[in-house]
Amino acid sequence: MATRVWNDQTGPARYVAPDPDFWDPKLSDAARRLLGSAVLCFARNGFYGTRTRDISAGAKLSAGSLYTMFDSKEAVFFEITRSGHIDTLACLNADPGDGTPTERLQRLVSIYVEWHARYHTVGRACQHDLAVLTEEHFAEIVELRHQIEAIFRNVVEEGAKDNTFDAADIDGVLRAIHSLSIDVTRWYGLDGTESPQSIAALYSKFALRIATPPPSS
Amino acid sequence: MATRVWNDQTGPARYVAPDPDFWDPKLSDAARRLLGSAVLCFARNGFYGTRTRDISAGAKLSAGSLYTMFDSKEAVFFEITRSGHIDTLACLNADPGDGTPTERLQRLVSIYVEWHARYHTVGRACQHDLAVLTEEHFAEIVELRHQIEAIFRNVVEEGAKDNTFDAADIDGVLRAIHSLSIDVTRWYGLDGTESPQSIAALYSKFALRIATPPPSS
DNA sequence: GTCTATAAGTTGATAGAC
DNA sequence: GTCTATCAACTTATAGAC
Repeated sequence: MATRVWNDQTGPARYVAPDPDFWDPKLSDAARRLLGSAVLCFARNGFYGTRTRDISAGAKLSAGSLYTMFDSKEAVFFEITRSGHIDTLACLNADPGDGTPTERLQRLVSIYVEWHARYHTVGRACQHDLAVLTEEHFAEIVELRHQIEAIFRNVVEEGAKDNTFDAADIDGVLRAIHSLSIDVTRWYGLDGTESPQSIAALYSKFALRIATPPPSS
Repeated sequence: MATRVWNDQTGPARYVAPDPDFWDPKLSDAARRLLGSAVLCFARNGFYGTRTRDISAGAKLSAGSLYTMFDSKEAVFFEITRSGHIDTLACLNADPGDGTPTERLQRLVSIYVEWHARYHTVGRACQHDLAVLTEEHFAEIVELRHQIEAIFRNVVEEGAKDNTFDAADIDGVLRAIHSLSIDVTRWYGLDGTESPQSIAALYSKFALRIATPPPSS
């Protein structure tokens, strides 16, 4: 029934919440259980399709308990997007940053793609409905995204300087690699046999092909 | 403020409805105005974030008028997704299908990417929230997607047979090209200077690089 | 800290006038 | 064919008991 490239499928089995220690350690156990439930709801049905009662029920709490830990539904959503972007950035920053542009780009894409496969549920929850955030919260996410973008831009520009990479389309190359990576959250599901690592290996190969002009042209 | 690779931005200017004749000609003028309004709403806020009153108001109709033309909000959403997939398929099928696998893949990706840039608002409305469709409607969309997928698979498999393309990762290549193409609906906006045609040219080049193994390996 | 009950407002959809 | 008025159900968030 499901197409291979779209991975069309419904049902709850596709999504999986991260371990509780994925979330801010300053939060209580109950608050982190709530975030685990919320991330499943948001990934499945988006912000507007999720009711606060669904979130509470998934964490085995009553309807009103959510509001003792978070100010609003938007605050729950923001905490998820914030945590997701901060964790992504931390994983990318853990890279030593040495070696040739080719080696560095492969490592960065591998980290980035593995993150989006492993945390595809978080990524999916973060990707859509960012417009519901307050102006201040939105600005905070955009700032984190700038930092993530700069890491990739830095490597691609360096590779373009020494003619390893396509210097004519730096923005296009960056956008394409980025599209490939984050779109993993759309199609990656539990029923696939592929591990996050194998997807990461394949996609870092593809990213290199995109960035590297063929010898003829 | 907006990142280049994410193209983060809010506001209504980003989205644009297709011409009325994009929709099923069997529908009345008012019904097609309604679809034009609905596609803007769904692209911006998703299915659950859109109220039937918003759709009606955008078409300069009263709240109840929607229900004289469509049975439900889901029926409006289905008509949009159906039209979007049918038009995409028709554009791909208009390709003559001759030439080498390289030439054919470039043409197909060009058509597909140009569609997703030109109709990025429709594509965005179609991409998310497909889970809200009834079982029958969902199955109809999945069938259309199978046909779209088969067109690309056909070319990539033929190219793999004559060693033009990477025979080891056909599914991966198809998925990557597909990700690149449909993700255009996420980032493509009116403020960019790039035309649908220039994006299509760049991305068909990238698709070829993904499908073609470098001479060394 | 978690619960139940409820307030205040919103939503999809329908009925009937013009 | 489009409008206004309205229903019944639902939703976020709060109040106050335990």
